Amino acid sequence: MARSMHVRRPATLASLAAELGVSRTTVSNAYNRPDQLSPELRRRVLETARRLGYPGPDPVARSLRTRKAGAVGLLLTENLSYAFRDPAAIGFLEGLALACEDAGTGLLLVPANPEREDVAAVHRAGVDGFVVYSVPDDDPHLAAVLERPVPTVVCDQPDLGNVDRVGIDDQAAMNSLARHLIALGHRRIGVVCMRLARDRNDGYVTRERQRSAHFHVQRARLAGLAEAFAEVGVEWSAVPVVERFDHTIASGASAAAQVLDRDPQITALICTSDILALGALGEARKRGLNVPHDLTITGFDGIREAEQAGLTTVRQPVLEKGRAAGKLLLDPAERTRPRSVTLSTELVVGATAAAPRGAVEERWFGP
Amino acid sequence: MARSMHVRRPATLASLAAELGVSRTTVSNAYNRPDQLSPELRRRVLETARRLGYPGPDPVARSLRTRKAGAVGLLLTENLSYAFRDPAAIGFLEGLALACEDAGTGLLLVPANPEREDVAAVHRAGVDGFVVYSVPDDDPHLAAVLERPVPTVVCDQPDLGNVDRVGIDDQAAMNSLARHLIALGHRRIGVVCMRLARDRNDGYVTRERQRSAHFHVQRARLAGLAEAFAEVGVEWSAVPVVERFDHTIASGASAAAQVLDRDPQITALICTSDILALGALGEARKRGLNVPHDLTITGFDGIREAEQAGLTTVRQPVLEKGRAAGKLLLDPAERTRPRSVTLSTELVVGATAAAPRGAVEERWFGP
DNA sequence: TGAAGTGACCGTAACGGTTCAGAACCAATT
DNA sequence: AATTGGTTCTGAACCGTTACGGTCACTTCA
Repeated sequence: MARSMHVRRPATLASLAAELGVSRTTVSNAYNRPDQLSPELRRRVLETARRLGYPGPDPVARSLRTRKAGAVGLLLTENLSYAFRDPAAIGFLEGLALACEDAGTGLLLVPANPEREDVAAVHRAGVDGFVVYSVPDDDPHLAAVLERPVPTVVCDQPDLGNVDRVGIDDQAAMNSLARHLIALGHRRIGVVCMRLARDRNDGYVTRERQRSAHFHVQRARLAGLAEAFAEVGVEWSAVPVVERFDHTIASGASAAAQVLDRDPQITALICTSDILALGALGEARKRGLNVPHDLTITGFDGIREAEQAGLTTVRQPVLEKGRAAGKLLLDPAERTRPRSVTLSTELVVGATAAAPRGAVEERWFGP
Repeated sequence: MARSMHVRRPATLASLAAELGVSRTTVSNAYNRPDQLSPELRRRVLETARRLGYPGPDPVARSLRTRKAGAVGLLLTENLSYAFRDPAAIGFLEGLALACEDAGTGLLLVPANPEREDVAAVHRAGVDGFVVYSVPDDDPHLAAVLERPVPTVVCDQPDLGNVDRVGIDDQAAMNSLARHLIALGHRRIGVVCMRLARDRNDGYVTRERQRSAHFHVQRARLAGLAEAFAEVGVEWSAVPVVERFDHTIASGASAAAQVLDRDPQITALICTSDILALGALGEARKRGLNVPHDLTITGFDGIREAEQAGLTTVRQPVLEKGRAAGKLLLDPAERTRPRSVTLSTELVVGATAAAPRGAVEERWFGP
């Protein structure tokens, strides 16, 4: 009766030890180092634990003492749920999860909603390290992560100099795609890209905004395009580049519409992601344009949906990126100077790119 | 020089307080309750922190003291990466992530590889609660979670009596799908289901194994089928039920092949998931069967790929399931008796189910 | 002028463990 | 008899923080 009046304090290692008349050390050993005590005593400890409802050593207290959390944090800076909607992000997550699993480590998704600039979640995260995936380089969450005294791996970020990095050569990859289109004869192009900064700017992009883009990946891809087309005399500032904040198929479609409305004479529409390209593909179809003969459309990423659509694109190893990031972070090896892993990409020649009609005629009537 | 000889102990709240000549409490307040000290002192504290390289209060120590981890654990018991491959699981994750985000809480993916029965990860997880999603009811990880003294929400599990639950009525949902097929005239059916227990059993399933299946969802769906078909006089033990351990399109195809090879006279193949059904669809196509006229095929889940394929299936609100689980877990409201949320499902009549040829003839020649 | 407030800061006691250097004991060896 | 070695268990320090209940100086008000 009276027993039930006060809240029964939950059992702890100490109370268990007291009950048994042994030291805390011994109880701890019963759980963590069975070889340090006699089997008989261990049995008694575990049995008493069960009787008292002791759930085993508290993970947080243990983490404090051992300085190991057994988890890595992942910073995405999108609404967390975004990660589960974008195929490339999912692939990355899968790779990262694989690496974590191999190491028996948990993966903590850190809520980093870009709207409320609440960095507290980064400070609260009990993790042994961070992986940062594709956030703007001026993101306060990224800054908060870098201040934490734990190892960090950034992915799809510019080289920060003092942390490990995983990525691809976006500029070179996009450059090679551009050269492919140039070889096909394209000179009048339009571009659809993902968001370039934290502010929403659904529309045309100035040269300056391209240069100062805070998303490294987008900046590099645009640079790769500009570089290639400049070489063949295309004046980049005349190339229409349209940006979309939301990374969805619908965004791709509307962006394509915007470009085609103003510049119907373009022969190729280069998108900086497959998702956007799939949207553009839909828009072209809606307009009765024959892809690739009326309009070439290309993407970037190499997601499965793109493959099914026969998209000409650049395939990047998203799963490997995640896995590499995890391995780098969890690798107990010498953590000397910051390491950098650059994975290779592959130009996927699909069915959505072909010589523009003009180029075909040129060849036809040529010498 | 000499300074660099020994490892500089990282700054702590205490060392910072000592340096400043104030109490630890004050430093703590500088971070957590700015209103508790003068702006001037707070400024000094933060500045000194920067100078000493103090990264702010240690999250683990804080968690220990406040008894809040700021994260919820998710137990999946598949290879972690599985979650990122199955559309239904992804939808669940997305919903759960949304709920966590709303609450500013992290989401910890607990590595629970079913192969090595290593429950340690569950013990190590510093979380304020657990969500358990679709694990076998005899899974040791589940048992370990239930022993932890934190609130838990199970999803797609049998009612455990003492923890919150989120799910759908799998039996009723499958029952209504079955009735739909029965109304169409189907009596000779085959079934393809997901794994029923932790052991691999790629092949026919005995009645006993169905009854004792450790995956509640599969057991309930099979029961719903059996129930409906028994009502119209179909002897369930004669119905071929084939199980597949791996939940992939390829598995669905091979399972369909296995059924069709032995029982080519069936008019409908009922799959307990869309993924399996998509595989079956492929196999049917490969065999030159006309779906639905030669063979009716149905799924379960209502994933997007199924919709695109025009699959007749049952749609369940996977995202809502995740969100509901998160809300239940994070809801600060009266945590009285265990709560149970059952979400509704919807029969999706697609293009992969039709009356069997026989039934058409019957009607043709009927009275 | 004395009582009651108020703002700013502090001391102590947890929070629940792990770890490491021994202590105590016993058997076997020298 | 003294030494050695091995097991089994203990004591005390430590991990870094926050909660709680103060103290103390300085208004404010009747």
